[in-house]
Order: sequence, then structure tokens, then C-alpha cells
Amino acid sequence: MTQTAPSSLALRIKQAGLRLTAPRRVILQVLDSADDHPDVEELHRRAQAIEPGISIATVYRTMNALAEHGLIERQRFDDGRTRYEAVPEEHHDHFIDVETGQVVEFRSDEIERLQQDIARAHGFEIVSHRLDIFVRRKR
Amino acid sequence: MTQTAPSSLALRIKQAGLRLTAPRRVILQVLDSADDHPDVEELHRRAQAIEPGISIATVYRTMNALAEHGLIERQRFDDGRTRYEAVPEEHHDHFIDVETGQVVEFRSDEIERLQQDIARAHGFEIVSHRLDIFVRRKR
DNA sequence: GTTACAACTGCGAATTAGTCGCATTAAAGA
DNA sequence: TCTTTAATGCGACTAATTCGCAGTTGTAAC
Repeated sequence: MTQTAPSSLALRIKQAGLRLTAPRRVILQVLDSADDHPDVEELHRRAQAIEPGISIATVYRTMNALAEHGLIERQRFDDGRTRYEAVPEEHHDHFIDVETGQVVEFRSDEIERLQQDIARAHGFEIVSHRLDIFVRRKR
Repeated sequence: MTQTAPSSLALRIKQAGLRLTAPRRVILQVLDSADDHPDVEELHRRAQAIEPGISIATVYRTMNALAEHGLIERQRFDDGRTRYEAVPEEHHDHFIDVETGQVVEFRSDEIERLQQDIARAHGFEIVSHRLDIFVRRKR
């Protein structure tokens, strides 16, 4: 009998003390196969396509649970909708090409370190951060 | 008779082809004297204090108009409220206290420079950027 | 000044994203 | 298998924001 290998999210959801229910299995499958940044409505649509009957309230609750446990990342863009992406193994920041919309990931340990230094100097400890750099291709 | 000098926003609003109405005058005054990041409800409260009768719908509409014309910056943090600040002379980044919602501005020339370096290495030139660091007070 | 017209306003109703209470179901550990 | 309790679906609810409309008012042209 064929069975999809449990996604890393499925494993981590249990480690986080959450239950791996049928609706969640579907939502995780959707998240795993998404390489974009879907909002709840879109996640719900995709989940419904796999298994009708899943309530949008469940999608909301699941995304909140996942976000609270750090298993996904919430992205609030300027369009008023909350979107999500699976948390990458290693943190990265984004270049966004303002002309093409293309997103390029990058990572700078030096910037990460500087952030730590500055936060510490302000008496803060960092929970998370987000750096989006809007760019244009040089020519 | 005493008259407040027209704020830079008041000048720029006309240059943008928008009308400088009485409610807008008040809202601009509030924005000019704000050194925090008020949300619409707070802006409305402050505007009301100066001139009662201003509708919250007008605050919403004015802020949208200003943002569309680049005269203010919209900040959508993770607490679901949209906040605003006058476009600053000099760029800065944000610490957001995840517990209190408090926003603290900071600026690091070193981080700015690093971003330039990394962007250049990728063949990009920076248009703008946004760095939000979510923190918690150390104790 | 007066006029004219579109932009703007206040109001309350409508829309939208997200949450919640409740009765029911079903993970998962014993 | 039994038990406990988290999770679910549903629909009602809330909070933030938008919108329709009728009345007002900047502003540019006379």
C-alpha cells in the first residue's frame, strides 16, 4: 500500500505536542507542496480540492497553531491578507525585484550578528526578524 | 492672529493634486506632531481632540490617499492593525516588542552598508528596504 | 467675488478577515 | 479497548476597513 512519506511538518507537529488529525494531514500536504505564499483562503481552496469538508475555521486554527509553535512563518504584506510559508531549515532574507517581482533569497551572518549586537544594546532579545530588500537589476 | 505654519505634508499634499480640506489640515497636524506609530483609531482620537466631528472614515480615506501618493508610510505589523508614520527624512528600521507591541526605531549604518555590498554582489541596486526585528525585553 | 464641478465629507450600512462557543468526533496514551 | 481532551465543523460574532449616498467645500476659471 502506497503512503506518502510523513512530511517534516508532520513529524514536527507531533514533537510540538499537537495532534496529527486528518484535516491537518491535508493542510500539511498543501503547505509542503506550496512554493509560494498562499493566504488562508487559498490554502482552504487547495485543501478542499484534496479533501472536501475541511472548514476554513480549521485552516485558521491550524495555521495559528503552527505559527505559535514556529513551524510556519506568517507574512503580512501590504495587501491586508496574512500569508504563510513553511519555515525554511535555515533563516534567510529576501531580495524582491521591484520590476519583475522575482524573489531571491540570501543570508548574511554578518547582518545577523549585527542585529544581535544592536538588540542587546537596546536591552532586547530577538524573537525573529524579517528583512526585505526591494531592488532593481543593475545594468 | 496666530496661524500654524503649513506643514511640509500640507505643501506636499497640494503638489500631489489632493485638496487641503479642513479635516485633512487637522489630520496632517496630528501626523506632524506624532513621533510614534499611531493606528487609525489613535489618529482619529487625536484628530477629534483638536476638532470634534471628524469621521473615522475620513481618517481612513486620508491615510489611504497619503500612502498612495507616498507621503506617509504604511506599516503592517503582525498585530493586525495598520499603523502609519510620516515618511522620515532618514531611513530607520524597527524593533517591535512582541509582548507590548511597542515600536522602537533604530538605525545601523553598518547594516545599511552590508546590504549595499550584498546587493551589489548579486547584481542588484537597492530601491528600498524594510527590516523589522521582533524582540522581547531582556530581564 | 461668483460660479461650477469634482473631490471630499459624515453617516451608517456593508464587507472582509479572523475568532469563538458549542456540541460532536477522534487522536493517542494507558 | 477505554479515557481524556485536543481538534473539528458550523454558524454566529467581532473588529478593521470600505462603500454608497446625499450634502459640502476647495479650487480653478470666469
